Amino acid sequence: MKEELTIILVDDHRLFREGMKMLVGSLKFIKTIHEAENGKQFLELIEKFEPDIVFMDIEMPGMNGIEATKRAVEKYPFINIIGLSMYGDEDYYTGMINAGAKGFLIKNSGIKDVEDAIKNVFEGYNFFSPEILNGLINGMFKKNTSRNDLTEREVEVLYQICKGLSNQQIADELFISKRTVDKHRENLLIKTNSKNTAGLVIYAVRNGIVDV
Amino acid sequence: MKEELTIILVDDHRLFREGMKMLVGSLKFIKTIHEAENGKQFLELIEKFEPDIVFMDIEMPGMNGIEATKRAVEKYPFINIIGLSMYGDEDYYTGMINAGAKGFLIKNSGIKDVEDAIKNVFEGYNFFSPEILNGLINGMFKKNTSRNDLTEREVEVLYQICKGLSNQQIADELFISKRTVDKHRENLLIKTNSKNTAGLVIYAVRNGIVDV
DNA sequence: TAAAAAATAGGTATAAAGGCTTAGAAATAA
DNA sequence: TTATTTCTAAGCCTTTATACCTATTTTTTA
Repeated sequence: MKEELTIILVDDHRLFREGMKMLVGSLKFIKTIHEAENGKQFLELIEKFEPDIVFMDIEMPGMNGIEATKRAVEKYPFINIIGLSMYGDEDYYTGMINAGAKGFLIKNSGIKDVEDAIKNVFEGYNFFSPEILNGLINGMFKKNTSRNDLTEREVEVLYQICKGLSNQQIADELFISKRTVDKHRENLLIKTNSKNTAGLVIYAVRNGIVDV
Repeated sequence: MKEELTIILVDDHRLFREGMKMLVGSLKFIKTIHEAENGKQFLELIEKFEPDIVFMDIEMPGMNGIEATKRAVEKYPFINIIGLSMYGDEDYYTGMINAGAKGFLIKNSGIKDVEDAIKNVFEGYNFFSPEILNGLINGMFKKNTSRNDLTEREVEVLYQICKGLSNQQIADELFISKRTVDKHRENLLIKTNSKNTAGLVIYAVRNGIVDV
């Protein structure tokens, strides 16, 4: 490993970013590390910095990591994205892998795993935290039913719902009609197979649309 | 600031701990940083290392940060604990302050805030992320009713709410009148300081009343 | 460019939740 | 035993959510 790699780190928590930046920066083969605090910001940085490796958190307000990965891979098929998540939850990393991520680390990993992940992924292999490999193999035998994902706007609305806002308040927040929010909410209930607000919030928590 | 401080960092995510360790370690007046990955482990380290400052995450499996802080302060009244959390959520930091924490940082903070927090708290002052000060002041003018924890029945009702049941369905489930469930729900909103169902569910998730 | 999907928004309902008040019975604590 | 808390329940009223319609504009995809 003689290369000097450029990294982009996407996470909404500055303290985590700064810590991770120092941690990754301590590896000898890293040249520069750029930061983005959400999916949208990240997408704007790709062209500018041409990263060798991207670390992508999943739970982020606005555009989450899965969505951001999908869009990035679509435009830059050879981009090397490594997912990051608090949980070993199955939906999380299968979502990231389907979106085109080359690796996945749980945030309980150590610097050694980070180093291995970078090296492997940069050399064209995959890398997954040992803790989640089991779940991956199990997942292969389960349903392949592509669970409807939510649209960008729906995720946005759901996020506001979790904050405890009413439809009218959400409408004001997003500068759209209350009736549009009503409609999004209706579609959310259908897509998430929920009966009411409680179900929506649980779904949001499970799918990393809100942090808890 | 000439002192050489000893820090204990309590967080269940190794990657965050390692990053934070490097970040805090980069400050000149820090001597050593010890780590604990949960409340229980932390309590065992206090006597051994006599920390000048403790950074304490709130969300942790097993014993959470609030409980760990309570116990630590009970035994070592002069211990300097700074809470850490993903959210600017009011319940969180009021919980930590009531438990005896001297400061609170949201994880969206930068190294400068961390430095300020350490200095202030070590010198006997309090330190709170600017983002949460507002909430704190508002909270002072609100009810001072030391928010009771929920009764057994209330927890039961809340659990059913999270399952997506309506008040009528919950009433049938628990063999009581719908109006009684209405009342419990009303009390739940007040006690958890929520505005609606979404807030109740988030509260339930945060307090381990439902698994997610 | 045509087709599909997503975002927008209104009509018209009913169901459910939320807010404020009172109050008795049962369990628990001082 | 008395006092307090909890559980129970209801009235009354307002707001919000849910359900099922239709439908236009914009964006994305094939």
